[in-house]
Formats: sequence, C-alpha cells, structure tokens
Amino acid sequence: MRRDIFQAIADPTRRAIIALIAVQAMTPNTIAEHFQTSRQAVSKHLRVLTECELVTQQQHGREIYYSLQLERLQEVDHWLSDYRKLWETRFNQLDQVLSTLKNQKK
Amino acid sequence: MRRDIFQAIADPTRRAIIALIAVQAMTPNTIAEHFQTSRQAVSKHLRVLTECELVTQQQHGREIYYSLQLERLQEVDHWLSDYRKLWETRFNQLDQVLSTLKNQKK
DNA sequence: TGTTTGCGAAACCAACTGGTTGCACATACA
DNA sequence: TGTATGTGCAACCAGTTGGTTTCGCAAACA
Repeated sequence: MRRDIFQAIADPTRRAIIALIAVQAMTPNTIAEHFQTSRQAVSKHLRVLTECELVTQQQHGREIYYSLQLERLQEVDHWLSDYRKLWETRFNQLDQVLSTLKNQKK
Repeated sequence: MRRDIFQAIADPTRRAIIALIAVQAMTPNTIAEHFQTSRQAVSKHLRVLTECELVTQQQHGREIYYSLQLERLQEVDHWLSDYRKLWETRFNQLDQVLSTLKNQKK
C-alpha cells in the first residue's frame, strides 16, 4: 500500500521508535524491550516506517539494525514551512503593535 | 475521545482543509465545495480538528465559520525541532568535509 | 548435528476510521 | 406563518489499524 509519512508519525508508538533509533540503530528485539508490546508489533511498526522510507535496515548476521533516515522528516518540515511563515508574520505584527505602544508611552 | 494533533494532520483531506481555512475562515458548505465529498464528511473532519483545537468556530446567524489556530501547529514544529538540529548538524559536518577537501586541493 | 535465537510473514481479531444516509433544529426569508 | 437553508448528530457500513499468536527460516552455537 502507498504509505504516507504523516500517517507514519501519527502513531505515538512509532514516534517513540523514531526517537529511540534517532540516537543509534537498533534491532527489533532491543526496540521492543522499551515498550510493553511484542516484538512482532514493533516489527509491524518498523514495516510501516520502512515503507515510507523513514527507516532503513542493515543486516549483521541474524540481527537486523534499523536506523532513522533523518532527512525524510524534512518533508514534514517543508509542509510546516508555509504555516511557520504565517505565524512568524503574525508574531512580528504583534511585536510592532507592542513597539508602537511603547513609543506612545515616551 | 482524546485527540492528537499528529493524528489530525495524518489525513490528507484534513490537511487540505487546513490549507483552505489558513487563508480565510470558511463555512462547512463552502469547504465541502472544494472536495468531492459530502458536507457531513467535512463536518466530521472539522470535529476532529476542533477536538485537538486546531480549528475554532465563529457563528454568524445560521452559518458557522471555521478558522485555523495557526499556533497549534507549533506543536508539530516543536516535535521536529530536535530532529532539525540533528540534520542541520549533519549538514554542517558534510560542509566541513567539503571544505577540507577544497583546502587539500589548494 | 541438534538446539537456541532473531527475525519476517501470515492469520486472526477487536477497535477505529472515513464515508454515507437520514434526521432534528435553528435561522433566514416569502 | 410556512418554506428553504445551514448546520450538528446518530446510525450504519466497509476498509484499515494495531495488536496477538503461530509459523517457517536462517544464523549462531553446543
């Protein structure tokens, strides 16, 4: 199925996994130890993350290390950017209002 | 039910609604005209967006105008910030490598 | 070689999602 | 007053999700 990065980060467990492997690559078993869930459930989450290329695998013997593809998160950042411009503009306008009020006091 | 902003922006239709009302407040009927879906479906999306306070209502007679609460999107921005630091650091490190290579050429 | 370990995949299941239709209600208007 | 319009809400439904259990397979190890 076609995966979407916004859907991938919608699940809190997946966001926690992302936070975990951002520090260092981990195997499914190691990741699962951090949650109250089965390894298989973690594997399913990793599959979703892999499908939208948020995560890559590296095999070492029978262990598979998953690591975060940081730059994929830039897609979210890019989506936010237009809105960020808007709220920064709004903040600057508020700033101007405050400055005006300050100057009027003088 | 407890709503999560990440879950709210996971749906592409909801992101489109956000983009629409970011420009100006709109009524459910007006919003629905932009999609191939019923007004009731739009209403359900607006309900989700309202529950996580991404959207507020303003009643004018029998019409209800929905507008975006821009600052709520900062929650996503804040979540991203740690990762942004990481990829910026990585970019700078790449930059240093390139500089070193450049200097070695001299 | 036989056993343990780490893993993915499949089958199954309850809960949730996003859509629809039908309805009730308040406002606007003739 | 009666009718049209804008809206939210409930009921229903098919598809998806996130979890579990079970299994098969390859690598590590006795």
